[in-house]
Amino acid sequence: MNNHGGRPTVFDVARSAQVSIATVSRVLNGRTVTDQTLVARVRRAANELGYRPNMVARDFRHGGTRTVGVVIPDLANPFFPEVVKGIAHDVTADDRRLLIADSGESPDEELRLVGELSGRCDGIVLCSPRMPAENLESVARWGIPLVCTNREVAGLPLCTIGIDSAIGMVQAVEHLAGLGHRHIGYLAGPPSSWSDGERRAGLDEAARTHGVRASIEVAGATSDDGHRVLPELLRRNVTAVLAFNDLVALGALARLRELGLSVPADVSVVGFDDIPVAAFLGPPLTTVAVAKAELGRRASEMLRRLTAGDADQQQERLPSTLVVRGSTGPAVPDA
Amino acid sequence: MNNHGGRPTVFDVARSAQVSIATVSRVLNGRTVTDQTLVARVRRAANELGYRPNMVARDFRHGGTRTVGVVIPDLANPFFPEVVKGIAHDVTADDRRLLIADSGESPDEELRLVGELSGRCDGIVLCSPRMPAENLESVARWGIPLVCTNREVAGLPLCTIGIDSAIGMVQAVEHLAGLGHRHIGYLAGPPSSWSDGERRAGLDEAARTHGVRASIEVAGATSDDGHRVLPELLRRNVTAVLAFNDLVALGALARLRELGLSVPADVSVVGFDDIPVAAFLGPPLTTVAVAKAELGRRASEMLRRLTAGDADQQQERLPSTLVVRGSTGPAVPDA
DNA sequence: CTGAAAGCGCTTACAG
DNA sequence: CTGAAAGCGCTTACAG
Repeated sequence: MNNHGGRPTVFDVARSAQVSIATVSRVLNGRTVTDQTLVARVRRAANELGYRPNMVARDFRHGGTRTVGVVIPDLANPFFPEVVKGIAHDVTADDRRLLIADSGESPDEELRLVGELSGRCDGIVLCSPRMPAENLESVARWGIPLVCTNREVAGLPLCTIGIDSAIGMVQAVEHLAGLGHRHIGYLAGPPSSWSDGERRAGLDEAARTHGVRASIEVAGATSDDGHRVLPELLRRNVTAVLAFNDLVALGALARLRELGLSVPADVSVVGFDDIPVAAFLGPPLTTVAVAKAELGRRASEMLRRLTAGDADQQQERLPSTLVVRGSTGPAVPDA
Repeated sequence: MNNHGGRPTVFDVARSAQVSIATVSRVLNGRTVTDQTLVARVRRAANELGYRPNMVARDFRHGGTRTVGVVIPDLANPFFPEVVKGIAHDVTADDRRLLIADSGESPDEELRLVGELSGRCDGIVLCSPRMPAENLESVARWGIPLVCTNREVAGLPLCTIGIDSAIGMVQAVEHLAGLGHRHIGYLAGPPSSWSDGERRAGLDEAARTHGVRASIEVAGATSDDGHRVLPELLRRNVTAVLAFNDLVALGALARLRELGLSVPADVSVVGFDDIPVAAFLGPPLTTVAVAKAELGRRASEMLRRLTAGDADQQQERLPSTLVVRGSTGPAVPDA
């Protein structure tokens, strides 16, 4: 005896409808059953008993779950829900479902979650993974279809879809240099973030190209981080601040306000990601936009191809583009 | 033949380790196996083969999934990730996992998702459901442990944990009345939202108590809604605006700025929820705070009790409290 | 076209 | 203490 909870099974329906369990299964799955009286009897019995198929048994039988797992560092960062929406759109269009897990920016938890999900999903989208390369490598060896967003590891044959941060970074620096800024500060993200590395590299190069100075202070991924670290940058006399993401930029904006500095009159601020609130801030945030939902959609597509077996690992990149709003303006003559 | 993907099973491990599948299972689940050479052999074989247990089969055998499903209206509203974090905290502490689904504010999709999840989870937390009462009633009859947040249906024996919006609403009106505001506008939420009904009722009563006028315009749940509808309220000459939630308030703030009105000098604005960005806005948003993570935690606790069978349906309420920040100030003499 | 039976991968009483 | 066997609920070849 198992049947925990005493839920009715195909067997109960079959007995009640006076047919075989095979017929029950066929009727309930829309398979070919000619005799309409049988169909009617089965439906009636199922309804009367309040039969609901045991999906776990069904998945087990099918040998697949039609479920995609998604691991993200922080659900509270509005960037990720947008990516998830993109994934969800593609996944549900295909009559599959999504299992979302939040690692809380912890690399260990991230690894644990992937392990957990891998047994219950047919594929996994690992968003902006923070885990070290060697862990990523062993996960890749588990053999479960896996796509990473915002992370590439040199020499690791992994399906990835990332943002080309450099493009947007170059545009941002160009924009600021054009406004007369000669010293730009960067509020860097979490050290384990691949995107942050990309952005630093993009900044270095763009700064060199335009002959501007770039100062870096490590902040993190949250508004608190931006709020906390901004003064360090000010101490270095920057006239413009680039932030790892919009949340960090938001924290920086708040701190500037508290310090009595006005944006963009005294200091210019540029974010990254273009999260939904960015356009509604005062001033509206100039930021480097990335196609978040598109990123998710593409990741899901890659996963589909991977699961279908007709794709080798590949690395894609989506461009990023500067969106100029109100938080950037001419540099003050001497700051 | 099934074994899609040719993954190794207990059977393969058993053969390789020269033991029975029962022993494999026992070793891998930390059950009593005395002979340490057997243990070693099994572990080695499992490692060599790269054996990973089929979790679906395990769940199937156990007759339970140790998974909690969560359905939310919109992952992009920062309110919900906070609630989810509260649920996740309680759920993962108990070695269970979370399956999150987003209904996109669609009542139909919501019903579909609950149906989908109910077959794959041991319990469901239905956050701020928008579906009509009759659907909620039939879902309740499915027999799966179910807890609703932010929704009570008169006469329906449902486990619910809600926010007592009235408390915060009264405090907000009191606060505004104390600042001299005599005409308050309310940017209402989605018509299907129970919380919105509660807030309207709280507003009505508080307005009567303090002898202030209250005007209502239906907005929605997003910043765009607030941005779009705000002018209607202004046309009615309100001096203060209450918003259904912080996102709506954010949209209203942006629109006010565009109209050249300053907050709180010209108009006061109060939000609801106290989402993480609220404190970082310019001006920082005065808002009615609710314990979002606590709401999630309590929902998960109720679900646990429900699953354990030692609880009848019950309705809990969490208080809400006004947090005064910079977006509210004295009423202008004539607005 | 429908029914009887096998089997998905695992765990756990039940024997030995 | 370990192994052989049953069985979780379902679907799908295989017979009839």
